Amino acid sequence: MSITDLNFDIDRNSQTPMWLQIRDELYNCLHQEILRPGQLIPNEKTLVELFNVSIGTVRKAIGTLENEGILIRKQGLGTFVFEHDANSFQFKYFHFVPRNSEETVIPNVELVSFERKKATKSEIEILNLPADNRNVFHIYNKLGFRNKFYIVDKIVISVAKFLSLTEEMYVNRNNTIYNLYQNKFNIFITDCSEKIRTVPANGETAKILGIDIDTPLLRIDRTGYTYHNEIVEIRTSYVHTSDIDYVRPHFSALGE
Amino acid sequence: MSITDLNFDIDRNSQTPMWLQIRDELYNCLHQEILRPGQLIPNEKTLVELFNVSIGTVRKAIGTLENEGILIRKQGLGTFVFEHDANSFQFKYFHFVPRNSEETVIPNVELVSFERKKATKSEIEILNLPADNRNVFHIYNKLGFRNKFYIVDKIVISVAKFLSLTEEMYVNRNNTIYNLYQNKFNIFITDCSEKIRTVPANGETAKILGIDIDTPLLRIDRTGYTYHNEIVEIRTSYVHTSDIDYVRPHFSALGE
DNA sequence: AAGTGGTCTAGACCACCAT
DNA sequence: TGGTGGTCTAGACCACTTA
Repeated sequence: MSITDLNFDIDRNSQTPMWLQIRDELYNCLHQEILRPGQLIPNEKTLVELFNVSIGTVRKAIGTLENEGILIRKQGLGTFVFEHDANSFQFKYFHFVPRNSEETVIPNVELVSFERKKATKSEIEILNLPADNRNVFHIYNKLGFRNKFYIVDKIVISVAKFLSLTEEMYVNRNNTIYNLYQNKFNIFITDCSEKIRTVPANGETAKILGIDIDTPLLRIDRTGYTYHNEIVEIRTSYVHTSDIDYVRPHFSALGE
Repeated sequence: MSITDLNFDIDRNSQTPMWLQIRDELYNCLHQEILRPGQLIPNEKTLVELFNVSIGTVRKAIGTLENEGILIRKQGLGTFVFEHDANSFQFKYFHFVPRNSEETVIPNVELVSFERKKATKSEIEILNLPADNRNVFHIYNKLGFRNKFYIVDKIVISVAKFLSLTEEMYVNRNNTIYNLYQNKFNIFITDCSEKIRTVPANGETAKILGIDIDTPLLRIDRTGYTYHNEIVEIRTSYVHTSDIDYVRPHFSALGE
């Protein structure tokens, strides 16, 4: 199924502007996997014919999706669907830097445990688990750099959505976790939100990080979303901030 | 001095696009106070004449500044310079919500102490203090809601930039701190960045927040910037996260 | 050289807001 | 009703990338 085989019907008299209708049509193509991560989308001239509008309208639609981080335009090459990889992880989803440094660091990630469990009430609710499968994977990782670990990461995802996932598959991925979601399960993380507080380290976390029990840690609760704001991942990070900081950078973002 | 009295010379053969040149000219008008917070800027047709370009080019320049949060377009009314007030504080600069709540809360702010001090080496460097005045204000506030305080906020700003600031003036402001900067000192905070880690509460902070010494707190180091990424404020917040969370929301921001 | 997105034009018409 | 920004057109030409 190619996007160029579809018939789109943009309503010229709608309350919603045509550029937004086109943005939504493209967004749905992404959601329905007619357009896939990394793929080159049709060029602007083709889209003009496909939607039967002028080029400025197409460009506004694409520009919006680019601002959302879903499409990437490359002059001279074409427009591509965003793709999760080591690079995007580091710059969009890894929010730590060594103390007194501005440079991001590529962390080591090491699996601690991989389990399949009955979901809690809260997990059922947040992940909106179906009645016929209320199991979840609990995946614990430790992250760090320079032979030291600072972060314990607990990932909770629904078994229903990641049915064929195995520990072996998880360990043998040769890319980021979000890349695995994207390529093996067609689940594309579009965005996330985070909440932060302090908690004392429990026994297990303390052992993994080589610190005392009750050492104060950052607890970061991250919610991972896919298309249409559907929640697909609950991630809880416990962070020992002896040598690293959580960062929220400022961008003086220019551009369209 | 009105912007319409100026002569702008947009280079049609420059490497930098005309829309970016116009954006930079407008940005400099803001920096030089030719355009002030809250002010209505000339309408698009006037700007077209002023810069001698077509309306699409003007709109792209304004759209960029709108994305940066510096201008606000209101259909039917005009385009205005962004202005710091209670509303913008709550939605752009106050990053806390009560636990298990999504709604933002308007915090109480209460002055703890107001002092004028010799700057430390680090403060001199970060704030880029001039050789002839290396003093800073240290302003401590406590913030909270529902008759309880959760945050101790230390603000460090240069005396050179806020020369006439007094405790009385600070206390009697009837708006946010950034509004005071903007209206009394013509210093406009354009953006900020933050770093977070955990620290144990020291004696003073514990007393102010009514907690035990060494209670784990979030320490948030915020850097406040004005035009051209000049640092004008160092803010350190100590947060007791018993009932509140630091939030980093996700926006599925559409728009231009 | 061919193909892509980026910039820019010179309008037209619409939706919204105040008076 | 008059003025504002929002949408949309149908092009032209430029800058960048790959071959």
